[in-house]
Amino acid sequence: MIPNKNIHNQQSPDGMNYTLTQLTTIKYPIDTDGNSRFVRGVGFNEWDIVIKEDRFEMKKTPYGSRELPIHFAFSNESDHQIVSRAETIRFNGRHHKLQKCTGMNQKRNSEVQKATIRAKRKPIQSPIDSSSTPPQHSPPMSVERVIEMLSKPIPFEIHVDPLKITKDIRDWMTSNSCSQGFFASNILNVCRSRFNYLLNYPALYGILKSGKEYFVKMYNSLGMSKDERNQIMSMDLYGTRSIGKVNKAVQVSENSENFVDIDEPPKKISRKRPASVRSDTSSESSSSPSSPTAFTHQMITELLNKPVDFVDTKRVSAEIKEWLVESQATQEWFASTIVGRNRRTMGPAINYPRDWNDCASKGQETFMRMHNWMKLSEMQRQQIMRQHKLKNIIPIRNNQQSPDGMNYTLTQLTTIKYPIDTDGNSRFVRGVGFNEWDIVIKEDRFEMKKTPYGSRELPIHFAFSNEREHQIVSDIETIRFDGLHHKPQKCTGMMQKRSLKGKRYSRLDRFNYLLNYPGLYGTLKSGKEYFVKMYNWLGMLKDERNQIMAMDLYGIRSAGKVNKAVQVSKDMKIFVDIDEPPKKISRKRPASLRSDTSSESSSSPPSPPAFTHQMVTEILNKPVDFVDTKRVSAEIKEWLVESQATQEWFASTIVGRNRRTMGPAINYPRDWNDCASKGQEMFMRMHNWMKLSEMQRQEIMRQYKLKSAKCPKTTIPSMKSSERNLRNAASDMIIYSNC
DNA sequence: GCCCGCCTTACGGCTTCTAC
DNA sequence: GTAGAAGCCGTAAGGCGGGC
Repeated sequence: MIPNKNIHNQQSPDGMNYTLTQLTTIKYPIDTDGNSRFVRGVGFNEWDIVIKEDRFEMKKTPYGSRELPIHFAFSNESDHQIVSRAETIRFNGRHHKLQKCTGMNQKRNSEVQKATIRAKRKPIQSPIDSSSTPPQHSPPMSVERVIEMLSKPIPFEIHVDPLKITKDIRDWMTSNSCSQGFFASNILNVCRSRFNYLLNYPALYGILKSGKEYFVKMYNSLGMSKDERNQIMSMDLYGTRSIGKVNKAVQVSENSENFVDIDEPPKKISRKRPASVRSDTSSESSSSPSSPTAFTHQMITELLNKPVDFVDTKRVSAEIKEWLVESQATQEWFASTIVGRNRRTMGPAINYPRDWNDCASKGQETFMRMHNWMKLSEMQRQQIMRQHKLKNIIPIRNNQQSPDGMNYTLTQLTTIKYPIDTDGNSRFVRGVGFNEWDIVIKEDRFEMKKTPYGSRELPIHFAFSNEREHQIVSDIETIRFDGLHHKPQKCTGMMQKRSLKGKRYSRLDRFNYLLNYPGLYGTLKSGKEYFVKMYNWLGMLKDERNQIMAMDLYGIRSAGKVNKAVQVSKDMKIFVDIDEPPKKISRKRPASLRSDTSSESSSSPPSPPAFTHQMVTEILNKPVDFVDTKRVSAEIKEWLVESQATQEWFASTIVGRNRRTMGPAINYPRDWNDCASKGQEMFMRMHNWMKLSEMQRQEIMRQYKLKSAKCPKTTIPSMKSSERNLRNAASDMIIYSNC
């Protein structure tokens, strides 16, 4: 146990100037000579010299960390005291008094909170035997002490830069593999979403009403030493972690170099997706062609504010909503940029439109602008959106010939320059769209003679009468790459290992993800490049593929492997990877039915549907007054395992929610009364589902194309015929697809 | 009535882990 | 090797409630 008696409250009453004695509240083993304070002669203007890549090794921080050398700035005690009172720091160009604390001597600014915590909790026992603790480590701290440190008010002289704080917190979380969720719940005592909101909107700091305390905690945490942070990370400050977790979590490594949460190891955050648009102020893609028609700000203003006598508010609202979906413009952008209103104002306006004559002048103004916006042509709207830097502009409706954005032009297809293309033939015929994907000969894909990818396996003039025609047409031709119209081209593990970038898991699993969800193509942010590579791959000659297969494109194969791999047969007819020969795909488990929409086994006797769609809907939506959410969650989880129905199928088809929504709901069920209406709706459907007999569930599953032959507990003899097809899910009949 | 801060919910893209 | 589950963070949008 940490002896409370060792915790001294020696703060200065004003909480602003942290005296030397105040700094001794934490007794460092090494500070036995009265120097357990640190010097704060470092201002925020020294921020730039911080070694950001290893900020916890830094010796100078703007947060007054004790990582500073003990006598960095002062030759003696009096010097420090004198200077520390008078010194100011520059912080972002402004002059401030320097931050003189490390978070150790904060005022007890929340006696209520502390009293509550004090009543609930006792100082946590350090797992680290003090006798074995290396002398450079901080002594154990109590929960009270830590909360006190974190909650210490920021001196008013300090100009708080919330952007800098959030940036440094993000950096720290990344470099220390600490997840947002962990930091939010364990350090700030706030839910992740709120923390995420604060991180995303640091600029709101000045107007926050209840969020400042979290910035204070972030600020103070940044001023702590590495040892202190490590200790804090291992503690259960707010009683939100189970005892077992705490006991395990505090098994920090002896050297305390890195925090380790054994139960919930914060994972390294690696992002392929670009940061939020909010923080990405770069201009639009340079590849986007500039339109000849440019709108000046004045022109746009005049267009949008053109007076109207009457607007059919319901119609224009419906049009706007539809347009927002199709254009993928956000309500946020549209409301603020076009309508000139807050999103929270425009949202209800278009969702619950009033009649024009019932609108006040401001309401009419809102609808007038929306009306005028919809009067513009789509091209004009796109142009204005481009000028206003709206990203992700998706051409709407039949704009597949559009040269920008989502459509893959001929030139884009040649972005991968293979070394074998030395004869200028690095392009291939592209007069064939992906909607012809289905004609690929899947069983012998590497021997196929006809492909829709413009492969040179095709007669060279497959699509064009001559080369010149090809070149001319290819310059303007675009391809349709509609993920909804193609099926994934399966291939052996060779391609996924060598053609895609990333770590091992990433390569395999990401590729697997793409193969499983080709329909997501249209919404992919970073996955399109892989489809492009797959497309290009399929368009290559067999020889080219063989050569490429023998190469180490991304430097991920050992030299030995490369050398072996290039031992291809002389005629290059068949690529042979000595280490990893392509194997015939043989499945023990049936393939997913996502790409297999064939009807269920013919051995199953055709039977008239016992449940109509309406019946199923009514059964599942039968109102209930109360659901024991924990019990039904447990039942559902058990049933999912036994029936081998996938969460994906069950969530989308029966529950009417995304799997990622249903998953946490059944894993961490809230009490019925704590659920919002939508949450209750989810549990209501699960409850109603479990009220059905197993026979009824199986029948519904059959009708909704989920083939499960593993009948939980009570096996139904007539269903054994479909055992081969268990887990095969089809999504062609989704009960809630339009919900 | 309008506006907007705060918060929650839902879901998407992606990665990682695990069972088979 | 494959498919599915789980978890991560980011983002959009709705609900609520208070201020003007």
